[in-house]
Amino acid sequence: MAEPGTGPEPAGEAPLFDLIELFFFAYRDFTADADRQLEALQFGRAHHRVLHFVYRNPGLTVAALLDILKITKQSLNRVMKDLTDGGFIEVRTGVSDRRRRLLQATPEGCRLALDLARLHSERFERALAPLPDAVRPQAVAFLLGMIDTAERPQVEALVWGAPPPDPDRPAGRDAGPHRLGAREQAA
Amino acid sequence: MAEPGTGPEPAGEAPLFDLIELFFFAYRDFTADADRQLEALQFGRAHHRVLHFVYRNPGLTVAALLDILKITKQSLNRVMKDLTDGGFIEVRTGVSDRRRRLLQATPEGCRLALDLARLHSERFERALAPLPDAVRPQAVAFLLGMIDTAERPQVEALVWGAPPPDPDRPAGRDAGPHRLGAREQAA
DNA sequence: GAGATATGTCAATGATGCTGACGTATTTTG
DNA sequence: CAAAATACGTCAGCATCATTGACATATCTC
Repeated sequence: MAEPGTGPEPAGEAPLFDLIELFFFAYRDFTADADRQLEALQFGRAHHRVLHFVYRNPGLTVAALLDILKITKQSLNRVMKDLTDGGFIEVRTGVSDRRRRLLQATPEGCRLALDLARLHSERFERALAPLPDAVRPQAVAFLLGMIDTAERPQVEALVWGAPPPDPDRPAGRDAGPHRLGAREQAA
Repeated sequence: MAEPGTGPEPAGEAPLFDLIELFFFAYRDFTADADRQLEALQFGRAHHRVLHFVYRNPGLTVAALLDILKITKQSLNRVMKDLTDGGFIEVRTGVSDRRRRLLQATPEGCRLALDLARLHSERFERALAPLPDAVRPQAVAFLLGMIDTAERPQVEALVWGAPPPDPDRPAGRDAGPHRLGAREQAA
């Protein structure tokens, strides 16, 4: 249809093999940066994900975190124990609802999360440096478009809902405005 | 430097949280498409990766495949057995070097690989549809830039080295030009 | 013939996910 | 107030996908 005279197309258009494969390799190298750093602490990728989202959403509840990561509480608790034992994440009891556990990165946890985020950032910066400035917002739009439509509102709230906390401020008080509607003050 | 008067920056620039998190969520949803399809066949993501790269590089040797996937032969053989037993991948003995095993997708394997690739393609097409046409090559450049510099030549050869095979042609003969220097005729 | 190479296999282990079943504390509801 | 729902934690078992280490076999190269 688009290319007359090329003969019958057996089963639709040719797949975008370049994007498929580049996405696979890009993600693998992207994660490898942090993996090397985490190895020294005996942490895995799961620990990193938990720490990252807790760092980015201080006061997050367990249920909200499970919803972000889409894993079970059994899977979460295994790595959460390592993170709390290691002093990277602090758990407090909610005030308005004492059943809730409010999660927060300790100053040490903030430092680690920030270090790892910078590693990832540097890779993005290296990738974007040789390209026109306009590519950065286009990359954001492209990646957002890759996310399930149903998930997009939640992801947008998560990504642009609030500025990151300051690792030097002792991990208490309100470390930022509400995001996800999952935060409250701790005791 | 770039923003005078904003006060001291404690430890470098703020990370690109948006790209970091969008990349995470985008990859997760990207892989979820194929995962659902593979579940019916009792295959996992590892089976998919193996089938995909064998489909894309007919005549690939085991060593070359291990180098692409960066896994051990023990990990590979577990899923390879499932794929050969299921009639998705065919293994032949090399001619010029009979130690080598030349891997090739069967017609059934080609169909499955192509179906899964199209699933992934559709997600890319949905993501790119609302964006300017210029974004597609920029997305390619961006993703390529995310890959380790040392790996880039190999990835480029893998991605743009040869056209994909035709699933209707019986899986024999030379199904395309050499790529990676890893292919040869089978007995 | 010796040694390197390509591959396959056995055994054990680790990381990360899952389901199902309970238990406990706390809040909400009737 | 009692019952039900909610938030969380835990125990037990299982699946997938990766690892390391050791060893066997076939084949090629020198």
